[in-house]
Amino acid sequence: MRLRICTWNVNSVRLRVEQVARFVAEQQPDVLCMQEIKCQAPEFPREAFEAMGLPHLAIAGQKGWHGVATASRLPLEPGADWGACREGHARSVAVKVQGVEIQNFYIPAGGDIPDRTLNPKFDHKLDFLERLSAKAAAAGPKAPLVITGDFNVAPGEFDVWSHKQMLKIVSHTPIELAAIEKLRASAGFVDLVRETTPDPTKLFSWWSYRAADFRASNRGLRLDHIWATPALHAQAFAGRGAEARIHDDVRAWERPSDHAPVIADLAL
Amino acid sequence: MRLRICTWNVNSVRLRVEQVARFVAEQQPDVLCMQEIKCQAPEFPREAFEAMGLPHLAIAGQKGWHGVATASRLPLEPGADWGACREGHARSVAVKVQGVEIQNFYIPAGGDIPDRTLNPKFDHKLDFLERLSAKAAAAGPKAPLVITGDFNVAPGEFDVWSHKQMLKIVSHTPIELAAIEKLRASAGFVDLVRETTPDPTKLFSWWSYRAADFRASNRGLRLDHIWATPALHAQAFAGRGAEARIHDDVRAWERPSDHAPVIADLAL
DNA sequence: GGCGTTCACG
DNA sequence: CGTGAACGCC
Repeated sequence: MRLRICTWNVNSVRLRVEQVARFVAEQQPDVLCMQEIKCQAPEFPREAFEAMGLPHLAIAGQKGWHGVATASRLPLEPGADWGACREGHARSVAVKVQGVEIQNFYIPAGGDIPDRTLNPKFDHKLDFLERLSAKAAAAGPKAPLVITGDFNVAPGEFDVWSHKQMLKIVSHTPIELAAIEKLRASAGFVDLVRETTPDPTKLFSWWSYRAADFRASNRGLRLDHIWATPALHAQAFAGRGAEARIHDDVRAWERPSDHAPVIADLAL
Repeated sequence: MRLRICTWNVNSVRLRVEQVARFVAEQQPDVLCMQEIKCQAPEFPREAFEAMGLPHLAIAGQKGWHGVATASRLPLEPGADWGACREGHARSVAVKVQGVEIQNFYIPAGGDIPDRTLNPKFDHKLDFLERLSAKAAAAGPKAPLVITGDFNVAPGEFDVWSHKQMLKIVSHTPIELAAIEKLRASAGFVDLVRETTPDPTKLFSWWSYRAADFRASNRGLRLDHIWATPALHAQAFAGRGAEARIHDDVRAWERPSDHAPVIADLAL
C-alpha cells in the first residue's frame, strides 16, 4: 500500500480549516502532521477532520501558542513521547500507523540572537535538537521511524535563498547546521524531499508574510521536513528513490499559512 | 427625480466593503450615510466607493472608534456642523445634495446604567440629544432637512421586541424616549420608516451579535432612522405617504454588521 | 504581515 | 459575538 505522509505548519488550525480541507481533498494524504495548531485539544475542529476523511486524531494542544496534531485516515496507536521540550510546550506528538512510528515536531524558532548564552530561546532550540538526537540514536537506523514537522532549520546550502546571507540568521547559522546534521546522522535519517530533488536545486517550504509578493522576491527557506530511517527508506523506496515534494502552490492561496505542506509517499 | 437615501451602521467600513458594495449594487442608493466606519479618513476605502458609483465622500473619521461618512452618487456640498458631540468624537457629518441638507449622526450608545449622574456615557447621550434638539428647533420645520443615522434609541413601543422588558434597558428607557420625542418634535420631523409601516407592526434595524440565530429569537430594536422635516416631507411625498424600509435580509448575510441598512426614497 | 493574547465597547 | 487597541511571537 501507499502511505502518503504530509507535514504542514498550518499557523492556526481553526483559522485554516478550509484551506486544510481543500488540500486534503486535492492531495489525499493518509497522515497529516500539523504544527502551530494554536489551540487546546478541546478546541480542535474535530468534525471538520472527520468530514475530510481524517477522523483519527492525536492532538497535543495548548492555549494560544504552538500545538501539534496528527490526523489520519487509518487508525492510530500512540507513539512514545520523546520528551524533547524542556519548557513543557505542546511541540511534539507521536503516533504509530501501519507499523511506522511518526514523530511530529514543532522545533522552537529560537528568537533572533544566535547565541545560547545570550538568548534563552536559542538555547532551548539547541537543547531540543540535542534531546532529539539522543532519542533518535537510541531508536537506531533499523527502526521503522519517520521524524517530521517544522524543524525551524534549513539544513543545506540550497535550502535557503541566500546561503551567505542566511548564515548569520537564526534557522541557518553554523551551530544550527551542526545540530541538525547531528540529528540526521544520529539514526542515519534520509531527508526525503532532498533525496527526491537533489542539490543544487533550491527548495523552500516557508516564505515570510512580510514580502508583498513571495514569488517575486522568493526569499524562502526549507524548514519543514520528512525524514525516514535507513531501514524504513529501504522498505518504502526499494530500488527507486523517494517520492516527496513541497506543495508551494498552497502558499499562494487566499489567506495562506506562511508554510507550504510537504508530502512523501511511502510504499509499504 | 428620485433621491434614495440610505443609513447603515456598517461596524467597520474596511471590514465590510464587500457587503456594502453588494448592497449598493442591489439597491442603488444615491446617498449612503454610514456610521461606525472605525477608521481615520485617510484609511477610508475611497477606491471601493468610487467603483460602487458613490465617488463623492464626506468623511469624519477617528482612530479605532465611531466615525461617520456620507457617500454619494451626486456631488456633495458641505453642510453645517451642529457641534453635537461634547467629547470631540467623530459622530456627525453634514452634507447638502440636491438642495437637501443631510445630517448623519452616530448618537452615543450610552453605556449600561440609565442614570446621568452615575453614568457619564448616558449623560453624554442625553447631552448629544439635547444639542440636536436645539439645532433642529433652530433649523425649523420648513428647512429642507433630513436627520439620519444610528440614533441608538428605539423611539416607540413597536420598535423593540419587548416594550415592557426594554423600558429598563438603555436605548428604550423613559428618559431616552422623552429625549428622542423632544428631538422629533423640535422641527416636527417625520419618521419615514414608521410612516411607511405604522404601528403596531414591529420593526427592527438592529439585532445583537450575541444571539445564535437572530431570526429565531428576533430580539431586535429599531435604532436606525431617517427623519424628514414637514416641509421636505410635503415636497418629497406630495399626496402619497413615505416610501421607506429596513433591509433586514442584509443582517443574514455572511459576516454582517449587527445593523441592517434603512432606505427612504424622496421624490424631488 | 498575520497569527495569538487581553482589554474595552456595544 | 465581533469589532477595535496594544503587545508578543515568528
